Amino acid sequence: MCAMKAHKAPNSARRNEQSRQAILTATRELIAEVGYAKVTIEAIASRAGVGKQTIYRWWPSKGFVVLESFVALIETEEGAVELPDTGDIEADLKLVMRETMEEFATPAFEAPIRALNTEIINDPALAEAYNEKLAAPTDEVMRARLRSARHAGQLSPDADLDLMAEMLYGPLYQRWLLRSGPLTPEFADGLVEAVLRAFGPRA
Amino acid sequence: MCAMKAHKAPNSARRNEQSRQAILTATRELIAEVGYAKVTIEAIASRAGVGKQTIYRWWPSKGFVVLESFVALIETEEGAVELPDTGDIEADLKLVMRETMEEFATPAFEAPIRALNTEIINDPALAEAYNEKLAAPTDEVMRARLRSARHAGQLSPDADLDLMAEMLYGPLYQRWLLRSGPLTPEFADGLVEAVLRAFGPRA
Amino acid sequence: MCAMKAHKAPNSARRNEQSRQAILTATRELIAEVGYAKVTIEAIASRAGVGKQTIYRWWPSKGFVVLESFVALIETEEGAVELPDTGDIEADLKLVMRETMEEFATPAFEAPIRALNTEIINDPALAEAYNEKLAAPTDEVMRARLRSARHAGQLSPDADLDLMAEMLYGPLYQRWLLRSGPLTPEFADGLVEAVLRAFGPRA
Amino acid sequence: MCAMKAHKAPNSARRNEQSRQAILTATRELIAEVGYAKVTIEAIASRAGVGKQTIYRWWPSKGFVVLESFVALIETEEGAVELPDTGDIEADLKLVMRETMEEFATPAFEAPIRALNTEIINDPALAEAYNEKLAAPTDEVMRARLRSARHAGQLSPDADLDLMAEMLYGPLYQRWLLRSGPLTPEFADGLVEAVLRAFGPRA
DNA sequence: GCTTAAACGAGACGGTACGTCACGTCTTAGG
DNA sequence: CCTAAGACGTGACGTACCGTCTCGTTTAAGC
Repeated sequence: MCAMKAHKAPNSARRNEQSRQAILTATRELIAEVGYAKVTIEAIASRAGVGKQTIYRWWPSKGFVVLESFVALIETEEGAVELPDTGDIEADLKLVMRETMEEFATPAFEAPIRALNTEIINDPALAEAYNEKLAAPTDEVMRARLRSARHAGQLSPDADLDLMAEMLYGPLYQRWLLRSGPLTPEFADGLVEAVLRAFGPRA
Repeated sequence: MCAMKAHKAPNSARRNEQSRQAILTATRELIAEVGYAKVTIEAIASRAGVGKQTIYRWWPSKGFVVLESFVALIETEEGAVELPDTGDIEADLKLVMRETMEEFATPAFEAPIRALNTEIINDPALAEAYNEKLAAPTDEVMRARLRSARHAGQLSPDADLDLMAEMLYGPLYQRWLLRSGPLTPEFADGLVEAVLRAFGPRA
Repeated sequence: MCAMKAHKAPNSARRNEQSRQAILTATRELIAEVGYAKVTIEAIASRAGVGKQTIYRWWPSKGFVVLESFVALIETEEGAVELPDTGDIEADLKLVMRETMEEFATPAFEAPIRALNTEIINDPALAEAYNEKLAAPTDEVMRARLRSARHAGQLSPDADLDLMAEMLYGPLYQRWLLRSGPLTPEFADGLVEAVLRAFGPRA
Repeated sequence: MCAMKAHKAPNSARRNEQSRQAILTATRELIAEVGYAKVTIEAIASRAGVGKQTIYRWWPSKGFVVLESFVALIETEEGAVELPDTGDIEADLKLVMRETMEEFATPAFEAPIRALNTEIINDPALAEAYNEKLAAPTDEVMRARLRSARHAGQLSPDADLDLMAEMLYGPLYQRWLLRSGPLTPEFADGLVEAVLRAFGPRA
């Protein structure tokens, strides 16, 4: 793992993969059971049947263990995730946004992501790892769909797809993370429509 | 303070205002000095020359102390904050966005806001207090300027100003909070232009 | 306790006497059960139903806890300990030496004294406290009996009673502590006879 | 080494003598530098440039490593150590006792002997090895000189030389080990004189 | 001289205990 | 009764070593 290199880089060849998996699994279970804030390194070690040092040896902080446990989960599930492409960018985006909102409302997803964000705010190193490992792939999926739409003439040829993606996710994310407003389908639809007005073919 | 009522409400009449101020000041200083995560109740009490119990008696958690210390600061400074209104909504927004970005880059502002966000993520009660005390007033200022622009015909008559405000702040906030990208003037400008395309008079 | 003053001296007035007794009792029990080397601060705290910090607050090291626990025991038992005085110093000393040997052979006594000696060897401060609190009173009892014998003409008028006491206890103690030889009645008798030849009336 | 046999007895033929020496040397150096209590197997291994297992393979505990390192040192220095024999047992003994006291005051000697005694107290197996390897030879040297004196008529024909040796060393050792009193020449002289009164020719 | 089993250096591992920190509660003494 | 002070039980921290257990890599004996 790249972000780990800065940590210590012990001889990875000798690393016990069984222990690593046990730690990541225990971490996931504990977050689901008691919530991130109450998860302790000691509890993870105990649950995983591992010495504390084995955690401290390979991860610089609780945040990185959580991040890696989450990344491991994602990597398992997905193979090649893609957004739906019906040819109708507006419909597709509205669908995706609603699905994202629902995902956020799922406790199994919500708890660990909130957990990570808590740490990311105060830990730039973790933020970097997070953006690289979790956010970037998600964003890339979105950009791929937007590229397809632009190619199909549904977006202005010079539409800034990066900005577009941020305008779609940013307000949604803020509402969710800071609970500054309800996550309704109307909100999602309004957001998609506004963004398409900004980057549509005639703009 | 509203959010306090749920806590305990001892006899407020007897409350020592000097101690209260000392606590809020100490809290602000400590956050600026060592960062939110490392601020402890014991350190606040010690710095303020106050017993720990005096803090526990009046605030339900560290987050609320921090919130109140920050609210106190804001309330002191501001009287009637308003956005500039030159008549040119695009120029005004670009200016405001740039200023907001600069504010975020100021350590004295950054540290406590990050601090609050850390707590808000996992504490709905605190989030509510935060949104009510800090976010709402800021948003209202923005909405007032947008209303003025709509009235001047620079925005579509049916522009959803709440959504517009969120589309302006959301992407900016996300980049800052999660460090998912650089806060450049170009980013601010592009964001403003896109939002105005979405809600401009012909839309 | 004198030796404690150098440690920290928190406000002793607030000290919880119940906790103190529980700690000393737990310490004694644990030493008897598992031996000094295997007694840990954590085990003492746990057994006493006390926080570790409460031990660290009042004692500078495990050795001092053990010492105080032992002193407390001694102070309870004894009121005015005296050696027997039948008028026959040789008989009395032989009796005392045999009793001391038997005491040393009792696990309940042996374990804690070995414990203390382990620490004393490498801790001058503890050694001082030990000599003052435990050794000195024991020696004084011996010297009192020797004084009586000298007064009765059973010892040379210029007999050095301090040296005499050390010559009685020293070889015995060494055999016991370092297991350099068996603790037999013959050894005790021979030792007493030799010392009396050295300090007897005609010497 | 005899005490080692009970341990494991790997194929000694293959033993790396360089590693053995490096371990013993590192042990001595570390004891001198940081004191016995703070010497760890890991530190010895690291300093000696040796794997931990190489220590555990050949010695049953830290105490035995220290003992052997000390024995090795002694064996190097001495060839045939003997006490001076001027024909005057009192003068010779006083000289030897003073020299012993000075040796005890030398940090290079004091630290490791204290170290060993710490372990001996609680480890009968180590005590046995210690008495056999270090104490017995020293005592035999003393007994040889006493035998010579008895033969020369300076001691009673039936003087118990073992007891005599213990009466000479015991009080001295106790004062030193437990710091129960100062090691002065006067103390040494008084001790020798008393012992000689007890075992002199007319006794 | 080639083979092969050991001893070796290195160091990861599951553990235990360390001494420290901060938590939130409770107790004391003073105004 | 509120307050400053701070002791208390609790529990997690991150570190240090323990003694065991692989890993390749020497290395020296016996074929």
